[in-house]
Order: sequence, then structure tokens, then C-alpha cells
Amino acid sequence: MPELPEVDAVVRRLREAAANSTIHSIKVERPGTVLPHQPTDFKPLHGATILDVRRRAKHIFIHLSTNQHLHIHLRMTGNLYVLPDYRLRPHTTRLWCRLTDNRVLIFDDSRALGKVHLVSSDDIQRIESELGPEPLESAFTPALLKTILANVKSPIKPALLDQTRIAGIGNIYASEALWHARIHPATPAKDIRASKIKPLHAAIQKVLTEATASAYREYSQPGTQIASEEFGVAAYGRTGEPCPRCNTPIERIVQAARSTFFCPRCQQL
DNA sequence: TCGATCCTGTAG
DNA sequence: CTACAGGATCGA
Repeated sequence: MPELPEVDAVVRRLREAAANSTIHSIKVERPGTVLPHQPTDFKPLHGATILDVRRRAKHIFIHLSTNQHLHIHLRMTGNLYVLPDYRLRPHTTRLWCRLTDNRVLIFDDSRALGKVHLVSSDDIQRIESELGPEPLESAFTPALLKTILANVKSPIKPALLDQTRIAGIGNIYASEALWHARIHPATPAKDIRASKIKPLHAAIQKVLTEATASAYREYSQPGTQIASEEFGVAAYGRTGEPCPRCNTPIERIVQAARSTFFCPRCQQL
């Protein structure tokens, strides 16, 4: 279940395994995965070479020698990896690409919420233009964060999940960043004190940087399942457990239909 | 800005 | 059995 650090690790692993490989054939096991396309739309890609694999926020783009791109979003449970033979694919495989060396690129997604679309360079430009800045790039400064949050009436936690504001923060690391910055998740974004902007910016980068390093280590083994077990979670999923800073029991609330975890003592309104 | 929705799997 | 899951979109 990927957030940005896991997507980044998946992309890196895939690039190493599949760049410069040629697609022998593509099989769509579940048509809903490729909607609005028809499975037959992928036939012209047979024989195409994978030029590169990259990501923008949580969107993955596989550039093909036909000058088309596979636009992949893993959503909640998607995963991408290469196996030595197509017969080894799990039953939750939604689409797979057999490569000319007989290895197979698997799009595995148990909940089937993820998507694989065939797009043009123009489509990619449009998709990217609707996304906020990458939280780990140098353009994302405390000053920019301040601008992004100004006038935003919604609570900070759901605001951090809005990909048009900042692109790449997900539910776990939003909770974790707010815990590190000692900000209550229900604080209206525009009301975050100026003195808290820098700590929040630092917390976002710290959490994502550490999670990325952790995801790289976990995914260095081919075929590793998605999970961020090595990353040291402070609050997420720890309802009732003591806050690592002050021992107050962590609480769970629901915001915009997503779970939020926080320390009611360290993170006050 | 909220709730429902797309799906399946797993934990309690 | 029910509740919940790390995402995103749609309509009310």
C-alpha cells in the first residue's frame, strides 16, 4: 500500500529491472484496470521497448518506444514488479507484460482500485500540471508551504492529502508529520502559526526522507510486498498506545473519511 | 466539504 | 459477521 516513498522505491526497482527491455505481449486480466481503454488497445504495444520508468508524485509513467506512455496509479494496494516467468503471477494480477526474455512485468492489485492507462506526452503534461510541488524537492521551501496553506480553511490534515497543494503526502505520513511538528490535525490550515511553518516543513521532509530510505532497503529484494514496516511509526495506527514523547495515549479521529492519529497532549488546538 | 463509491482482503 | 485498509473522484 504505497505512499510516495513506496512508489519511489517501486519505480527505482522497476527501472533497474525493466528499462531497455522489450514487450512481447500484454495481457489485461481485469478490464476495469485499463478503463476507459479496451484490452485490445494494448495490442499495438507488442514489440515496444521500455525506454524509462519515472514517477511524478504517486503517478508512475513508463515511457515506450512507440512514444506512448503507460500511466500507472497504484492507489491502495497496487504493486509493480518483475518475475522470471508469467506462470508465477499471483491471482491478484490485473495486467501483465511478457518481455522478450520471458520475464514478466506484473501489475498486482488485490483491491483492483489501481489504474493502468495508455497516454500521450500531452496527457502527461496535463496530469502533471494539476499536481502540487514535490515535497522532497528544493522548490518546496517553508516560504512556499506558507503560501500553499494561506487562506485554506480546511483542517491541516486533509489539506496535506490534497495532491493539488502538495503532491505525494498520504494518510500515514500526514499523521506522522503533524505529530513531529506538534500540530493538532484539526487546526485550520490558514491558522497554523508562522512559528509552526518551519517545523511542519521539516517534519514533512524528515518523515518522507526516512520512509524513502526504509522503502529502498525493503524493496532491494525483488518481489517484496508493499509495506512500511521498518519505518518507525510514532502515532499512525497506535490508538491507545503511549505517545513516544509524553506517554499520553494516542487518539484516533476521522477526518474526510480517513483515520487520523495524534497525541492529544503534544498536539493541542 | 462531506459522504459514497470503486474493490478485495484481513483482523477482530 | 462487521470494521477497516497507506487513494482519489464524483455528486450532493
